Amino acid sequence: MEAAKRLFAQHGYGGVSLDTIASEAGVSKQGLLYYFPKKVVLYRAVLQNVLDVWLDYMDVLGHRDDDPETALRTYIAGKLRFSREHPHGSRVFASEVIAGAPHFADEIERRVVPALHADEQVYRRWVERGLCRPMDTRHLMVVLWAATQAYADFASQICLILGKPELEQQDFDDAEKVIVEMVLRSVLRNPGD
Amino acid sequence: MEAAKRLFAQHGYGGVSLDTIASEAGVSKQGLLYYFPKKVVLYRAVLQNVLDVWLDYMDVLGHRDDDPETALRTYIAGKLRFSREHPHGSRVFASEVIAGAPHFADEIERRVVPALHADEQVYRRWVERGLCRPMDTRHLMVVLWAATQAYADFASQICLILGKPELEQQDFDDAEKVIVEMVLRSVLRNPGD
DNA sequence: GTCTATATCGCGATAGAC
DNA sequence: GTCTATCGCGATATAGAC
Repeated sequence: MEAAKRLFAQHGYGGVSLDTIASEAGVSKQGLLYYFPKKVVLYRAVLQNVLDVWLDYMDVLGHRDDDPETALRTYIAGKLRFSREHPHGSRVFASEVIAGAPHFADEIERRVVPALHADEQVYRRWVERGLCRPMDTRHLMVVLWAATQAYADFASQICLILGKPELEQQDFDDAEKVIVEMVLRSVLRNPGD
Repeated sequence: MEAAKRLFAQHGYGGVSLDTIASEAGVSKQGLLYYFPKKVVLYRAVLQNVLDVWLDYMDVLGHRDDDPETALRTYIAGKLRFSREHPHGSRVFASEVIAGAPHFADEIERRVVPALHADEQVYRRWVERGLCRPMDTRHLMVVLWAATQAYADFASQICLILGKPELEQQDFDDAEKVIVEMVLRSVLRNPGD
């Protein structure tokens, strides 16, 4: 599964063979096909696994009664930590979405959309309580999610921009600082620092 | 070229055959191979074309003496317009970057990185003149670019979130409003509205 | 430049022994 | 469950007539 995740991320669904995945995982192609009878079954299993982990990192905003600043800081940190710790998973998922979600739209509808709607609800309650400015929460979530995910999906380009071979913890810390600052300044009624 | 762009975006480099591209373009596979002797040559030609158009939309920030607010508004609007008008191009490019830029790192280094560095310079001058807060410009540009590009690359997921079959102009206008607000509130010393 | 024909290979998937 | 063997197909790429 981990081998498949990495290879799908690197070469895309159609760009990698079962032979390559199997040998990378230390099994035979037939052994692989015994557990995953079709290539697409393996692919969906990888995506399910990614989604499981992703949602674990995400549901921070919805399940706390923190004040907006703390909740948003935690949320952004969690999303960036996912990008840092599961870059391949993020990339497989991103590739699938870029392709138009041909093999996973049903699960996105079933699991991702409700999670984001729950986050929107939390934000709306903050607005009602006068803690946050009224904003288009759907697009706010899109921006938040795009900004944090970029550090996994587009790492190769960010590396070229930063002039280094790979992203380090410091880069994620810097990114977190910028994103947190942008979000807090735009949503809080009385930005702190 | 347009057919190849759309198909590479939809299925990835390894997920589409020359036969499919050729028939979609109304030529024979051999006719295609006459002009692009290798598949990877066609692919790179597509990426070059995307990059040409992309840079046209991007160099707005660097080539004007506008005040920061006007320049940033124009820049964000331009990036979103690219996402709106060239979604397939954006997706091909994103796929290549997600894969680690195996076929295009040299051109990104040569053309994209300098463009972004120029934008950084513009921002630094604004800071020196006291017009903007000091920020990590590299990450600011990453966030800006990720947020705007998401409306092309991840359109399928955003559609699921918004509950509609495809993005309309109104959605891009809403996104622009949110992104502009976020950016201006965080970089300007005296945000207007 | 465009066509027919074809070489050569690797792909996903299956069959059946053990 | 794992192995060897193999099917059938479609892929990139080339050769050569016209």
